[in-house]
Amino acid sequence: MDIKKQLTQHGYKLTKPRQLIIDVLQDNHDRLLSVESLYEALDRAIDLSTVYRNLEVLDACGLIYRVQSGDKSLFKLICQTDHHHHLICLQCGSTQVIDYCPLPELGQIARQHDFEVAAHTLEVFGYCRDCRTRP
Amino acid sequence: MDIKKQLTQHGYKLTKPRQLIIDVLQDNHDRLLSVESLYEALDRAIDLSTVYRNLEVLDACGLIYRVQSGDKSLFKLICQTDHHHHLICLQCGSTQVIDYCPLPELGQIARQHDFEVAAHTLEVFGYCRDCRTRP
DNA sequence: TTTGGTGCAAAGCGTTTGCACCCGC
DNA sequence: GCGGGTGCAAACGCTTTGCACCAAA
Repeated sequence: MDIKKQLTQHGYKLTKPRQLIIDVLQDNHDRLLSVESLYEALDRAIDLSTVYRNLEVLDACGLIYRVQSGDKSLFKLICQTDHHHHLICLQCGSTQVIDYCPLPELGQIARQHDFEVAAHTLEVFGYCRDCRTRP
Repeated sequence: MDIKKQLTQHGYKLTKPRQLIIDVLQDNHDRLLSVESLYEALDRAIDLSTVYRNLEVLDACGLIYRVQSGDKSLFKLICQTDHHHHLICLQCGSTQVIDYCPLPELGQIARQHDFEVAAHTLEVFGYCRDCRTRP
């Protein structure tokens, strides 16, 4: 994986705690995690402040994707660098990338409103098949 | 306005502080406010905890629309009860309702992924004409 | 008169920071 | 060895809560 390359290019080192955090994130690359769940997955062996600082670092390297769900912030590693949206399961937190993006329509609407689009968010929440069929 | 009716139907009273909060929200019905800016608009004459509690009450009555922008939570009174999305100015916080909703496309995509859509968010951030033309 | 509402102060909670020590590179 | 990284503890900011008093209905 070129995560290490990304880090060193930004002047960051690859320490043991950092590697562990990345491991957990890679194991859950298709799932959104909260800080809490990441911390637990690390068996609380790494200080919470270190977890937060590393999320900042990964974010600074453009490796993290963040979503706000209700009042908590969720994140995952970015697999593809291009812009995309997700189907997010409210039960298990699993995510599926979708190739749909409303930007063309939004551009047209924004033009009608004389509005310059800088960014947009689109998140779809619901229930994946596994969670729906599970008893 | 039937806000009072909505409140009483839910078993809430219309007190002076509550009325003042609603006044400010109505004056800014086309603009997203933060808790802080609402508090300031009230000249800090009402306790912050009261502001928070009233936002809860208004939310419980379905009168409030909330958005997460970065790390802060913004809100405004709901004018129309039907589902809709906004163009949100990053400079002045003004909002414009758009009549576009990606739900049809999302439904189709979700079906392909065997995913049951429960909710979705779409927010468009950018700059309104006034903020772009202002020096 | 009853019951929800308020201000005040304190607590809660997730997140950030200061600091001394540690360890990749 | 240098400069970033870590754990620990304390601070922080936003939000919530307990409580005695107040006021809408």
